[in-house]
Amino acid sequence: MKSTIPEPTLRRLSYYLRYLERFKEKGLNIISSKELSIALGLSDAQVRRDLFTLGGFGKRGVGYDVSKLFNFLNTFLGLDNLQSIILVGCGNLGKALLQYKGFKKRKFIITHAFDNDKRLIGKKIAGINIQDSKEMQREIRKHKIIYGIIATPASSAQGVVNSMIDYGIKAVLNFAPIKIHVSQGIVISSVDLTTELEWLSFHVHHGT
Amino acid sequence: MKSTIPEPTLRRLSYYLRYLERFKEKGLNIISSKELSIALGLSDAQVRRDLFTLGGFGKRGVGYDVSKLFNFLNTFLGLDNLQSIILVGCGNLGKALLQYKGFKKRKFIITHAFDNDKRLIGKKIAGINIQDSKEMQREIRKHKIIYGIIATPASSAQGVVNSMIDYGIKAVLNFAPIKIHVSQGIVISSVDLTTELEWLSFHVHHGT
DNA sequence: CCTTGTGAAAACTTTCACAGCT
DNA sequence: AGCTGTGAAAGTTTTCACAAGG
Repeated sequence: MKSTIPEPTLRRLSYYLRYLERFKEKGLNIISSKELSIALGLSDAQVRRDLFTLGGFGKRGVGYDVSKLFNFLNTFLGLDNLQSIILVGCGNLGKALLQYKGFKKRKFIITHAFDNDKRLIGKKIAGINIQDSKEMQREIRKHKIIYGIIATPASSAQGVVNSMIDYGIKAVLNFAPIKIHVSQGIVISSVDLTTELEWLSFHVHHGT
Repeated sequence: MKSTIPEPTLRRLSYYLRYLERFKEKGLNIISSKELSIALGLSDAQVRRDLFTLGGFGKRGVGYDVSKLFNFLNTFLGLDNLQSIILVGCGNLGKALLQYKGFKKRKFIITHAFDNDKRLIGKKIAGINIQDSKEMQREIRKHKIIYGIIATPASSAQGVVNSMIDYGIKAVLNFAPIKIHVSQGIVISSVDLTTELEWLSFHVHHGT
């Protein structure tokens, strides 16, 4: 594992993993680059290149071993153990994320939720108690949590992220519609719903 | 408007728009590629290239006219008029999307919501009545809606998208964790939360 | 002197095409 | 015969670097 993996390849890895899991459930042991490419909507050449870059797991004339590849990707992505997440901002989106079942299925679990709205503190959503943001530092340190989700308004997002990072968070998933600046060594990924709609709008108005 | 805009540039346009709006609110009339680049976390060369590709809106020695550029991008992205959206799947995520205020602020509005769960049909979320999915065809045609959001489980997503498109939807925002296949002329964008977490996981485990 | 416009270089990603195993 | 591995070509995006204009 040394030659650097291209970012686009990395982004596809989760999808490979998901489809490999499905193929496994269906009882398939071997899969070809062609079959994978059809499922994922890629070219077969790209699938081969991606898997080749990861180390080359196939057998010529045969294909890829589904379980072997699945296990490799799972470990490679760091998904062998359950990973805890804190969530800050328990408005509509935050609440939905707390209730979202998809995370647990993939070995991520939101264990703590914070807000600074007195009306929300103390409420329980999906079994998780909403705590005062002031408790954040204690909880992050105590449980050595490194993942944080930001579902606050844009105006407070950067400040909350700065605090999180001070307390030990290493990776942030941001839902606030703003560019968050973080220092070296911290990873951040942003999901911006209106940006997606605007991109669709462009294509609709300019004919794909 | 003919030379094809690179996809990555297109993706950045929403962010330019958002920051231009903020600069406008602050009363700034002129902005340099440098200032924009800092706000968006890009290089100044990239900002200049992006804006140059769009047509070149700057004045040498001066910068870019904030209002002019904002208006251009707004129109270019097709955001001059309010655009209606239907939402299918009113589970946790769907409900949160119905309540999400961010859409309206950016000229998108969810006007109809559908589900096929009897327990949800007839309920009202954020002023929108959840209708039986059977009504989808009628509503899409009647109101000539072209945007659809999918917040159903993965297993039914492709089927729902197929129906939507049959009825007239041209652009789909997909939240189901599955690759949706659509025909030429239909635009689709997917938001996949666990994929984002897995990408973070990789970086955490491999040191940025 | 400041900042954009822009051709050209550099960097990166995808695709081609076929050699090489099974 | 079938399918991966892989160097090389093609295609795409970013960055450089400086000319041009206010």
